[in-house]
Amino acid sequence: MTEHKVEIAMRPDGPAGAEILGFRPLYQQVKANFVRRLVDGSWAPGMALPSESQLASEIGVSQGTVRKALDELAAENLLVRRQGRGTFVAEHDEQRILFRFFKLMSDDGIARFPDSKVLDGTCGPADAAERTALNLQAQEAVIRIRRIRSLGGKPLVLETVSLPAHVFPGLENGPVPNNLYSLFATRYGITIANARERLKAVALTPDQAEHLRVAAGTPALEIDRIALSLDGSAVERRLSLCLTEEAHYQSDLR
Amino acid sequence: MTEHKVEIAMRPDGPAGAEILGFRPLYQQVKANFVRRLVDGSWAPGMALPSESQLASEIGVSQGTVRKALDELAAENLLVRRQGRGTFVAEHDEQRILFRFFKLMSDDGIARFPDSKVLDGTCGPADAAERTALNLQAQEAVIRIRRIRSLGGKPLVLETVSLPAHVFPGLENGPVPNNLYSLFATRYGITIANARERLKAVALTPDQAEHLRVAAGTPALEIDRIALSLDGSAVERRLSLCLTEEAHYQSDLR
DNA sequence: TAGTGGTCTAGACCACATC
DNA sequence: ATGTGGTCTAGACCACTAA
Repeated sequence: MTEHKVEIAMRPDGPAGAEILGFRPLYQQVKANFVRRLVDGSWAPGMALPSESQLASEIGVSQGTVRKALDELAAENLLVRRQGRGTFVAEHDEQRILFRFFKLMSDDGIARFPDSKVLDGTCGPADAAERTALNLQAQEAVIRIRRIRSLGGKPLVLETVSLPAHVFPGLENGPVPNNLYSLFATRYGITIANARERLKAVALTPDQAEHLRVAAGTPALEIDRIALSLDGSAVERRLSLCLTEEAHYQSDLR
Repeated sequence: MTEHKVEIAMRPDGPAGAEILGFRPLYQQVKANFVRRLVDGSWAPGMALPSESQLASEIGVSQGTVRKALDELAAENLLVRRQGRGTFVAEHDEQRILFRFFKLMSDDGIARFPDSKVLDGTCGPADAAERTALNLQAQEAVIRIRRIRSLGGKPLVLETVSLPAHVFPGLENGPVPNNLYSLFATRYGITIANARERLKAVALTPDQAEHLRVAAGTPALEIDRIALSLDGSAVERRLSLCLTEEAHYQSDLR
């Protein structure tokens, strides 16, 4: 078992390094400690964490401080807390979490997860857009997966996923599951923490239109997603072209 | 000064109404109390709240319980907490809050707020879409405002705002400010708490295209927004057609 | 200097899940 | 019956702001 310690000592009676470093709350240090365990895999998806009081005594802070750290991580969807059962590391294959990264739904309001069929998978040098999105150097290789996602047999999305080859070695060989993010987690230990999407309306090219079985020039919703892992690095770029005749992208502003 | 009281008495030693009602945490009751003050206007936008300890002793709970209620309201953007200064009711005309409901930005990443020019304002019976969106009966009247929003002189959005006439009496007379939501707050005491947007890609009709000075059939991003007030009722429907040649809709998934 | 929110602690009790 | 997270309290001290 790896040793885990909160790096900076607790403030003693008088103000210590506070005036130098500008003061960092204890619970944030504890939280950072927990994030490290998530990143390095010592807390793996689905796992039950030790209880609050165990963590508190291990680290040497009060239960309330541990609680505040855990509550924030739960609010960021990295942990799931269940009263009476314990605190668990979030998984990416639960229904409720699937739709956190899938905002497209049919107009009747019923949220279903689409099938997907891979068109092709290639590996080659990143283009300019991919280099910008993924912070890559010129000549660095990306794995590219194109697929069609359908709802009830009807083509809905033409999707191009670009992944840095050095982050996902060997992914180009072998089958591609419908839910990529749980593959990232189980096979590469990479958790997608959040994502940024940019939406535009575009006209489909003849080639794109053919894959989606509509006329060239049909308007489509273009979703340009950059997904960030736990440590904040961009690990996926996904360009989706969506037909929105009978579906829409739902965004809740709170 | 109006009297404010937490409705249900604190649980006495033994379990009281808990087994009947299924238990509602104290801090949630306190929070509901605070929301009521926001709704009825006794806490108006921009106002400073009493301090935590004042509120705590007024209601008869501990400061920590008040704090949890205030923290949640701050997380929902209804309050703003400033260390050393106090807790304030959120306003809708601060820069940072404007962009909570305006996700369109130019591709260079610079977030600017667009001008707007009113095309026309009418008042008439709600159509089917408006009735559904705003929960109106047949024959109920809505105020309709159409306007063009431009960025740097360039038309960007053709927007149709529909408002229940009985909620905003007299709004059809008089000027329409660029920022409608702060008008709602100051003149009608209505705070927009959150909104739901549905996005589609559509082709512009000749009429729409003319207003935006582009060719008919140009793809546009259609944003169908329903805005909810503090008490959860739908008070605005806004249908926007956005050109996305040099701009995009940004959505952050967390 | 006084007053505010922010952090931290310690302990009690409650609701929920499992054994 | 036991252990978990959830709620509630009370009090101490810290950091920030303004007078």
